[in-house]
Amino acid sequence: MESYEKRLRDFLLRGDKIFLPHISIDCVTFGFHDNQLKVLLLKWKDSGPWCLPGGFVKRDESLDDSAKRVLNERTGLENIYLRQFQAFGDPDRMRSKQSFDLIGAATSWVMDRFVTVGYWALVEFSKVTPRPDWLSEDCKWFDIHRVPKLIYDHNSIIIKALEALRISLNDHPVGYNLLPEKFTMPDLQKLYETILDTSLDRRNFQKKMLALDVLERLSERKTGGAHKAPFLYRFDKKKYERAVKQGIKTGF
Amino acid sequence: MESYEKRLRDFLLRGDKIFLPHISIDCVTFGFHDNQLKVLLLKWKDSGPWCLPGGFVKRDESLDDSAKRVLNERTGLENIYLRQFQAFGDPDRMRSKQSFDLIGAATSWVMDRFVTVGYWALVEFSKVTPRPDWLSEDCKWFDIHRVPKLIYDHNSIIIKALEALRISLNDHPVGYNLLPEKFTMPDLQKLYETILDTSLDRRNFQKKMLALDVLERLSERKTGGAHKAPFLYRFDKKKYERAVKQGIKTGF
DNA sequence: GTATCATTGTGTTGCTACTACACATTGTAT
DNA sequence: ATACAATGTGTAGTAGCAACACAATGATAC
Repeated sequence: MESYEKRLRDFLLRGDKIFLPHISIDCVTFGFHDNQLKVLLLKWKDSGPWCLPGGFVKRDESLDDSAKRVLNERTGLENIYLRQFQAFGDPDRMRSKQSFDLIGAATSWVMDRFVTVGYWALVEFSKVTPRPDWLSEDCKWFDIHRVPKLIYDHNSIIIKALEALRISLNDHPVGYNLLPEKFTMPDLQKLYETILDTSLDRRNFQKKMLALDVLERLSERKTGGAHKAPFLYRFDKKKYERAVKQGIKTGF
Repeated sequence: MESYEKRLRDFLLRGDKIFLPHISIDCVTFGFHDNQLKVLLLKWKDSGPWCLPGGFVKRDESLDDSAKRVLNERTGLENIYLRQFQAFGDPDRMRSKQSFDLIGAATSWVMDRFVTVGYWALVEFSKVTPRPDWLSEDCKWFDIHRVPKLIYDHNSIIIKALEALRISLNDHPVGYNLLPEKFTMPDLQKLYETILDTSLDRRNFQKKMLALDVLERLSERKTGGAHKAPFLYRFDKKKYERAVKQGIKTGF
């Protein structure tokens, strides 16, 4: 097993044989837990601020595939629902550059200007075990309202990703990748309210969701709460995927 | 004035000192003429198929600025309304590579893989004088329904741009950059019908457009037609820009 | 055991926006 | 003058949504 220093040095000096220079991808990964919207963040070794999990594009790999690869490495999940939403290419977006105190780092391909392609993803919080990569010392969830100052323009990338997610609520159902298999209508409503950062009328929300024709009501109810037991629902996968593909016409 | 060959050779061999390698932008420029939606296309010298006007990103230039620069060079227009809509990065999207029969071309930076960022733009047809650049022999408008087979994945980029334009009709008014200053309601309707490729009810369309509160009806009417003279309208620039910025809620 | 109470299930009403039409008006061509 | 084709304006019916009311229920407090 080669040492971290050797591996880093090789990456800085010769990574551009494997990866395309000047192009990166960054993933804004949303999860839902404790009625809060979470974002997965990463912290590089020997560097201060947190950042979005991201990576480079292999020379024979598509943008979508590199985003999937990055997310799979950070979460362990396969078949993640993700969507490209914007490319970020301001020439000074990396003004606050990292400094790798190693020979060759200053002239490395990673220190040059990068255009990054932003993706957002929805994952089921409970199924994720955040894991840092060899370059990072930590990887964990942050409440969307408590994201610290990140490197580069990553804070504004998160803001844009959230806008894109909210817009997509208008033509795509959400929840399949964000909630456990069985959930209650209040659970689903809280998810929407958290993403949209508003409150919604309970009764109208239920009608709208049922009208989407993607939910299946189970005979079970969720017990253990302090009040009337709500029905459990689950997504009808076929109908859900049809709705995601075709798009639906609703509006929040 | 240096010769074309010398200039091309210098571009192929040393262009990557000025431009970022592996990243390009492509512009899908829409115009409206004779009740048809037009797209501006370009033909390189010594090469068969047509392509989208595009270009490379200068090392100190933003993506948006490079798109604006490219469009300004092809159309002569300033302040073009354009929007980034998607990055295209399949590793084999440039499978049908051009061959420049020049020394050094085969190993030039332009022959390597590129990720391109797609922009769509709306311009006023009558104000545009399409002009080829030094690399091209022709630049002209094509009917959207008569676009020939283009290089690379440029046909699918146009399709995606048109989809993005249609979606944007649902939250942004269209016409300011696509119609002459004064126009009739039937003109505006034909524009929408052409973009959406459907027919719309004349009376409902008028009501919807007036409800947007971006139009100003002039006292003049358009004469010369074979029938009843329709009113002329123009956009109220302030209200129009507010509507573009805020977004409107309509649906087609 | 029983009362309490927050929460859930299921309506109803009223408004707005959109769709589908009808009819009168007008400028040119015959 | 008349015909015609296109324009200006209005109306009825409908679907969808927002606002709201009331009964049912399951744990908790006593």
